[in-house]
Amino acid sequence: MQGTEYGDEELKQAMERELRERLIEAQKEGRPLRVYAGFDPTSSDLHLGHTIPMRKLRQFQDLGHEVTFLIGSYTALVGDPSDKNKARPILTEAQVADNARTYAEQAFRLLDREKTKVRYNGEWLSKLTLLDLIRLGQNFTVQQFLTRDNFAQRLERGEPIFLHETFYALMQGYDAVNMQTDVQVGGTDQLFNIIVAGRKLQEALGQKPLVGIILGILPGTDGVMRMSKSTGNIVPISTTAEDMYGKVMSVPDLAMVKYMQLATRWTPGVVADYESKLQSGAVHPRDIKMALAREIVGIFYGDEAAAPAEQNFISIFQQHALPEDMEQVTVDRAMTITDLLIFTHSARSKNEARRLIDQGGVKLEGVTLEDAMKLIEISQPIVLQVGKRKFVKLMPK
RNA sequence: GGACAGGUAUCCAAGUGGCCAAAGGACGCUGACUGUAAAUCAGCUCGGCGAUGCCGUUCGGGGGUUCGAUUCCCUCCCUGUCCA
Repeated sequence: MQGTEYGDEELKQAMERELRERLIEAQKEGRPLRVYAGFDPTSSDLHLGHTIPMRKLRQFQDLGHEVTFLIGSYTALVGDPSDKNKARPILTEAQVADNARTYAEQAFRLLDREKTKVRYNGEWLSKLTLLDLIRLGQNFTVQQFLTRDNFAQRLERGEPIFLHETFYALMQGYDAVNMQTDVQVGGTDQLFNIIVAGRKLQEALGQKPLVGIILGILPGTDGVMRMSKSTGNIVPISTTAEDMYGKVMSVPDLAMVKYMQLATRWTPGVVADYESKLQSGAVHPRDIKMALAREIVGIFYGDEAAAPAEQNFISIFQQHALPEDMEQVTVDRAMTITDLLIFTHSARSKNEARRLIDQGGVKLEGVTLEDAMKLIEISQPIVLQVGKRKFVKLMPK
């Protein structure tokens, strides 16, 4: 149960016990456990944070259990109030459908395509009638919702809590019922939805309540805030091995242990070993982080791709060499440096280009440029560098 | 339905007739130091201009008062809180 966080020792023990019982029971009945985790397609890209529960699913999968990757096509329409202290903007059906399309595909970087069931909760949620919804609601009191941390805080601050936000938990609970779930995996933000809504609803409808596996939340590349696209601190799944390696290297030291616990294949023993080396200063934190970056890249791109990604990183950022392959832009006429920055999409406006030049952030073939008005003509391939990490190779016509 | 509060740049937030392209944060960007870490320091952060200044656009929408409006008036739209 590495990486789990229940925030309550009793709950943790109860869940461990129930999981053990459930395993024995399933074995007697000669069936695998039905395990699922839900993902709301609120953006088009999955990121490393999403993969934490996915990796847990994979473990169950490898142990022979039945895993469902549930796409929250319907819950996404409501917006989970869990992970924000504010109500979420509501997505249109078209946006959700669009995002959902790419989700499963990205998920197969981690899950076994052959063994994974992909389902959409719109399958059953769209069929619920108003009466059905009322009946579901009869199993809960308003007080239960109000004690939920996220609602309680907003209530305290006098911030709005929209009625539809309370539906979210009901919907998710109904997912669990509909799939006759044995085990549900999710982040700590899902504690209420899983433990309160899911279990209670299953019990009310005559099912055995599910076992919740509640995982810690992965911080983003800023090291503090939850990884989320809107915060702009994600490590995307659909990227290159080099980029992923670099993104992991930019994670602050403080967040490394979390990453090791949640995002690697390492055993608790290995993690503990790194942690103690980190604390005692026996190993340079940078080297541990490099091992971490190798590991994470290895998960997504294969271990054989991790080494070149690391080499690339070392040569560019530690030895300040130029990247192997950079974007090439053909420049067919002489232009000023400001225009060149616009032309290569290195600056959004001329004012921005001028600022970059004034600040000494623009280099041509390694030489810092000072005169924004200087006319540049390209007669042979030449490297334009803007800031620390933007490189463009300018080609003559 | 009633009372009240509010809508300012990516976000939070000051500004209540000219000194406001709009204080201060946050985020971001550039440079220094480094391990593309953190912390720290310096600078930048609407657009255009051969320019230490000029021009354009901007403070929910529209209209008005004024030499001049983010600031005053009218109107519309939107949001929240409380009471019922």
